[in-house]
Amino acid sequence: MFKNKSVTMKDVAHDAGVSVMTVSRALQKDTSIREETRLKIDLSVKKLGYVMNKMAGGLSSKRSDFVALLVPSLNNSHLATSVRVITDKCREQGLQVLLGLTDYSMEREEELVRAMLSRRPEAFILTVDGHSEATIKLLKASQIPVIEMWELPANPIHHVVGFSNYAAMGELIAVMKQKGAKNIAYIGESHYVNTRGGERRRAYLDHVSPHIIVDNSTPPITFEDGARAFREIMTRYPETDCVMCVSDPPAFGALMEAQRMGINVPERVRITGFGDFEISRASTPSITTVAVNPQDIGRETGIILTEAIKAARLGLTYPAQRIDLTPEILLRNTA
Amino acid sequence: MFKNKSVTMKDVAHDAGVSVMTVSRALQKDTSIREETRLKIDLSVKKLGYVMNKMAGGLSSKRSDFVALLVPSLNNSHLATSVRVITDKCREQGLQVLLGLTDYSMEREEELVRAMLSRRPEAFILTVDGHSEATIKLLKASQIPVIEMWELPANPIHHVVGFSNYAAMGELIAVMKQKGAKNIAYIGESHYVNTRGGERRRAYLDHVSPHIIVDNSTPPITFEDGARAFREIMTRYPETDCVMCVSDPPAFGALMEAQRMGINVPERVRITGFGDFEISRASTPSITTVAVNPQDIGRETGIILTEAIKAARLGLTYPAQRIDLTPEILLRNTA
DNA sequence: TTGTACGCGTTATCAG
DNA sequence: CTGATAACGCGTACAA
Repeated sequence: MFKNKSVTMKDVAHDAGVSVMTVSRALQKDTSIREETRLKIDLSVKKLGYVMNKMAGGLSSKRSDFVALLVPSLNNSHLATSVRVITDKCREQGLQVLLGLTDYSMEREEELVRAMLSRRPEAFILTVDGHSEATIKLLKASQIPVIEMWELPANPIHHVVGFSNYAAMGELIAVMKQKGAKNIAYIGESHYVNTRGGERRRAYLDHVSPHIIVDNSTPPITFEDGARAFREIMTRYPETDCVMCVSDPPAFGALMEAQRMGINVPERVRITGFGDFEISRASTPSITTVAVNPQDIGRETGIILTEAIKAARLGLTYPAQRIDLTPEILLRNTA
Repeated sequence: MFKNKSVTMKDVAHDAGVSVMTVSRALQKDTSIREETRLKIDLSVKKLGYVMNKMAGGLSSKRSDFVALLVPSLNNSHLATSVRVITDKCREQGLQVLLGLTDYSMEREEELVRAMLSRRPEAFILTVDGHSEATIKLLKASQIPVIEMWELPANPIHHVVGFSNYAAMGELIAVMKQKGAKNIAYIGESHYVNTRGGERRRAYLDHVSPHIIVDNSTPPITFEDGARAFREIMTRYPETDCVMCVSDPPAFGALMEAQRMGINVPERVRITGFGDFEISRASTPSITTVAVNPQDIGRETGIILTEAIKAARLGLTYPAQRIDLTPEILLRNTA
């Protein structure tokens, strides 16, 4: 095959009878170019089908217009929503998102950070689920602003947008106890060290006893995991009168299993979720949960992102933000 | 603030006492470098915290290591899964995904394609939901391989991986009729021109009469949209004995609404979904649907992606593929 | 196995 | 408002 040379600014400049620099200026906003010249250039651009090469532009200007965004999974509608809101904000600002899926693995996260660093993103957005030492070191050394979301870590890298998963779960537990729950079981995930789910589990460990825990599901935990765990709990610990889940999906699975087992919810057993996923609203009965708002997290993250990048481009550092989006308990029909 | 110069290959080369080119080689795989030299370089790299600049590398080598991936939404677990599988495949190959969310808008898609083109991706992956003329023209002119997924368009740009949404829905309708459904209603979305959902709707229009359609939900259609539409249908057309939905989420919403309304499913009314989302398996009763497999679509797309890029890097063109992943009908408990 | 010269396509800078 | 020239940091192509 014949590799046809791509059209460059030089070609456009030649065609329009101006210098490359003039073309470069005409293609950016807020630059002073004579209207006539700009028109000529626009014409040549269309005629030749010219498309800017941002690799070259970025190399020269030292602005990549990239934002690195790392989430553990997309098969979690809340994270998917955060990604959508952030991506949208980036698009408005002419930024391009570099998406990375860590699959709930710190090693994978580190690998991704390393790879993304080579694209010189102007900001990093991480989901809190534990970071390796190397990741933190790498990020700090890079001088690139970092925003962590979905939790409020004790020692954030820079900015954080989230809430205390530990505290929120603690509140929900208190409400269940107040409602008369005596034997409370917990359905969680297998990754509970330094993770958000782990913080909820920790609240259970601290506030409930004795402990009845089923946490052998690989995240993201599914409906089916919840159903299976529920059956196990009710079979082995029939005295259980309240099953608290790490999130809404397993709570829904548990609820469906309860229906299949002929167990009355909430009369015989209460079930709680976490997150206010759509499923918790839509199911019959609707599920008692914690009203986390992914849109808010995305929006706040987007705002910090914008400011941090703006500052960085001026050679400044945007002061570390800590946005607390403490969620409320949402009492519905399963508890 | 003081803008500290970033460390480049030159710095590493200087520190290691070799030329830049040797460093460049040492950092790539499968290049012959004396073990001793490589070690010296690795040491300097770590010592200086050097991170490659892929902008410069890409500019020079004309390989961006980027793949553009456009999906309408992430709040659809099937699309989220496709993204995951494809992203994973890319990571294995050292490719970075540029994610774009079109929000079911052809204009948005065109805007994104234009923006991404400036990053010189080595391949484009699009979800079929209609493309503007300009988008197609842009893509064809770019010479970049394009893979369309989730449908088998009559006139694909290059490669396609998917199935006929029209045919699959047609089959499901035939099965419902055979089971005795007389008055079949349809719950769909508002975007039905050239879209995948539109193809399913078209099957309904062609195979059922009279038509009872509620399709005022903006995609992605939700559980609640399904519930609302179901109530409307059963109220206005009580003779309806089968409600077919554009996808599983509204089918689940309809099912929940039926339970709230005290309508027996499937005895009084049958309900069908489309896609075999997890919710259709987990709900009680489980939902009859069409067994689309997002993993397969992601995997096949990944394979073509790899081959197409490999060919393109050699200046060749990988012959247009058409992978048909026709799904099966999954009879479950709602129909 | 290693080095040299040059070019990739754009923007910064300074001059006009 | 426009242009000339020098980077930007790396890989290609060749030579040694």
